[in-house]
Amino acid sequence: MDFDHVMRSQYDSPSSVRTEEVTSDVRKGPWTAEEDALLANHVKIHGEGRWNLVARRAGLKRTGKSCRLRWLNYLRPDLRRGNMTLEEQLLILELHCRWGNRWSKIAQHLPGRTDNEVKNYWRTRVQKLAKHLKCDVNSKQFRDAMRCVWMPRFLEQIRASTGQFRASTQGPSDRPAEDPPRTHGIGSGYPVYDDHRDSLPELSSSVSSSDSSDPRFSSSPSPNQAGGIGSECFGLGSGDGPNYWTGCAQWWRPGVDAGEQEDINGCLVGEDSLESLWNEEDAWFLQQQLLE
DNA sequence: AATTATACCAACCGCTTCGGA
DNA sequence: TTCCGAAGCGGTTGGTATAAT
Repeated sequence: MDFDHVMRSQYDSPSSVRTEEVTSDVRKGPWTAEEDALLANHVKIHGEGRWNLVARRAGLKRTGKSCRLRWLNYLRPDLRRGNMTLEEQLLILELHCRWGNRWSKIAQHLPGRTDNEVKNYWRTRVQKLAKHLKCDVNSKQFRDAMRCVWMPRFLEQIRASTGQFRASTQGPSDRPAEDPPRTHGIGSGYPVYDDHRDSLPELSSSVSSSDSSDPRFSSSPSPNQAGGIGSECFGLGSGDGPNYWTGCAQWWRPGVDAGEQEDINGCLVGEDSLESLWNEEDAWFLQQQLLE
């Protein structure tokens, strides 16, 4: 298929992007199926890399950057599609806690997911949640909420749904005495998320079952993982000033409107998730803990 | 049914880092 | 060691689909 054919087919499209591109030598905007085919074919034969060359040789009027991005984010055969699993969501929260907005680094631990996907997930779901709570997504308060409430709930749900989740985290009972739990310990039956460990969570459900040999899932810590980022994680230690816990208690007010609460839960796991990650009893418990 | 708001995500932009000459 | 092009990365934008009014 030649490039003229590609161009013709797009001129037939009503998209507003098209008209602008006619005047430029470099095409921008959405990729057509023909372009995808050209790029995929070329990479299949010649491999990745030298993207400017790829663009030229494949007969694409795209920049090398654009080709690279299209391949990595859409055409790569090993990409996973569909909604993030609970395991993936939990891992994103955990890794973001460690590394912040290092999307590419985080995505490396989610086989088949791209940095763009992870970034979009964070922006749409997690930031939406922060917005609901009327706080900054990077604030300590929000991080604590993540650590205290949603991350344990994710673990619980994963356990419940798979029955085989081998959390690398240890329950309160088998934790060494010199390393007391730093979480709230809701209801004593909840898993405690251990932000001290250096290795990544071991996943045994859909994510890892088919990818267990993937080196990106190695449980050995990378230099960075063992480094200082963890110290910035959701510690519940000292508090951040006079209004800090008061602010937390305000979010976790048991009397929060039911619809709003549902909405908040939906932010993280979607409406079709297993069950609510939130209940009023826990909110009350948290409030008491936090006000101490 | 039409309009508006919101959510999602693909793609772009600009900066930084890397690697080879 | 320096320069320069390629590649990588994170932030942002804009289009489309869906929900709400």
